[in-house]
Amino acid sequence: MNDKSSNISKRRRTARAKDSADYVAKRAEVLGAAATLFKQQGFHSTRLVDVAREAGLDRATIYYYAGSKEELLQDIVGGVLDTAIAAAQELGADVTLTGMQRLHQIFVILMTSYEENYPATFVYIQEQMHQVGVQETEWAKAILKRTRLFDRMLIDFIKEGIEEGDLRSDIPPRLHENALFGMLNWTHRWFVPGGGLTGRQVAETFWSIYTGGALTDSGRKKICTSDPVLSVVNG
Amino acid sequence: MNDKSSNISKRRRTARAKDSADYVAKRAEVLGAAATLFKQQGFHSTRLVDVAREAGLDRATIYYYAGSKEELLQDIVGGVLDTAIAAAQELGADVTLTGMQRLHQIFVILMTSYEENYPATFVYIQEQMHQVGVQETEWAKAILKRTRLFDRMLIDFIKEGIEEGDLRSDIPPRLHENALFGMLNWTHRWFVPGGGLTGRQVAETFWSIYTGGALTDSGRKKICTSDPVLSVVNG
DNA sequence: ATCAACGTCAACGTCGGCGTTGACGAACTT
DNA sequence: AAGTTCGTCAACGCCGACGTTGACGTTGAT
Repeated sequence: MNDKSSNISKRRRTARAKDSADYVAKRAEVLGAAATLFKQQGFHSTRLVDVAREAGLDRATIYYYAGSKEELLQDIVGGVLDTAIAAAQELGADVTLTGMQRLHQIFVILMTSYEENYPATFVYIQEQMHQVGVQETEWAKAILKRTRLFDRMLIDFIKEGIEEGDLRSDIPPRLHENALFGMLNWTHRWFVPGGGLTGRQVAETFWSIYTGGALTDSGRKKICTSDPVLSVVNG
Repeated sequence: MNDKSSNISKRRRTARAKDSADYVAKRAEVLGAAATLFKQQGFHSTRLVDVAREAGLDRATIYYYAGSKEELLQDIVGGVLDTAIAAAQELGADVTLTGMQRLHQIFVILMTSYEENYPATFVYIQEQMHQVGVQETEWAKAILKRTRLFDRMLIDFIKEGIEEGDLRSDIPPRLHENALFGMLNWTHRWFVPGGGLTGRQVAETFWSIYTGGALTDSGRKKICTSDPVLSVVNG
């Protein structure tokens, strides 16, 4: 007997190093169970014993697949930003596109990615990973940095839309962004894949509201609110 | 000496019964400190020792003003729904109003109340009080019930707007509501009273986007997305 | 001067949840 | 058949946060 072998973290490391299909699959199952509960009850309210029950395992077995509760969270929300940023960068690099086209594309891409990665992305949104003060870890800082980067890219698209004369200039870019993000990110409270609506449908519907408004033609004649809004309220 | 007098919960009860101005004021201060931290870090992540420090007291002193951490939360978010529901009922009772007028009113009322009750209402939004599974307490059930009631009233206003021909009928009422609520409730992530924009300004801006869209006139000519959206995506 | 009430706080009991240990059967190896 | 690896789990230590205790100055009433 080697003196210090049966240590769970070592067992986990070796298992992870072998990278067998079985192990990876079961690990994904555990992550899935955790993601489901994190989304349902929030990260802090979720007990590891619940995750274990959801996955059909003992709580201790969780540690064979993940080193800590934090690690579960990080692995769940780890990649969600990268795809979004990559997509935005690609759109930004395509010089043939207008700001509005870029904005529309990124909007649809985000919503469909929310759907595909369900519920991982919604956990990311719910847990407010971008908030300072959650933790001062390197990982948290990296997330925050990438979030800011994505924010800046979106704002740039919006500014393009304004400069190109398509988007109303009486609304500050930040409010454009918050309106857009609001409709989109609020989906984490109600959207469920397979619930009658696809992510694509939701995205296109919200985009059409954002661009053209929710009024009918006759409604638009009755209710006219296209004046510069902020100055109206100010004056 | 009476055998069981110096009991903190009794002291609290008698103090609360007396209802002195001092006590009420200090209690409000404690609630305010808690609300600030609950909004910043979330309910579960906030330690009572932090609340105490924020209020400039010892942790034990908190219990002279509130019986538990839960009580703090409940008292913070307790009344936020009632005012909203009362406003909606008042609007619903006024037979001279159209659906759109009701919707506009409630939208502005909600946003300004978010501002006035800051940060209490944002704590309510953030902590997802409406979610089942948070707790099975009577209080939680009551909150859930009132949330549903408010939801139904909003949906009714939207249906009126559709039936009166003002709102687009190609978008299901639920999506109208989610778009509206999305823009509005997402403010809990970025809106800070005194940060350059009033709640009223935000509400009117978002309302104008919701009704008229974010496009300029020239943008509207270039980008036409007012067709029935869902069927387009489906077909 | 005395006493009660008030606001406060150091110190304690308690408990729930995290992460680890060490061992047990099953399956696969040699 | 003996050994090894794999997945699993009963049991433990530990810590941090909640809620309570009991007592201390201070203030105001008698």
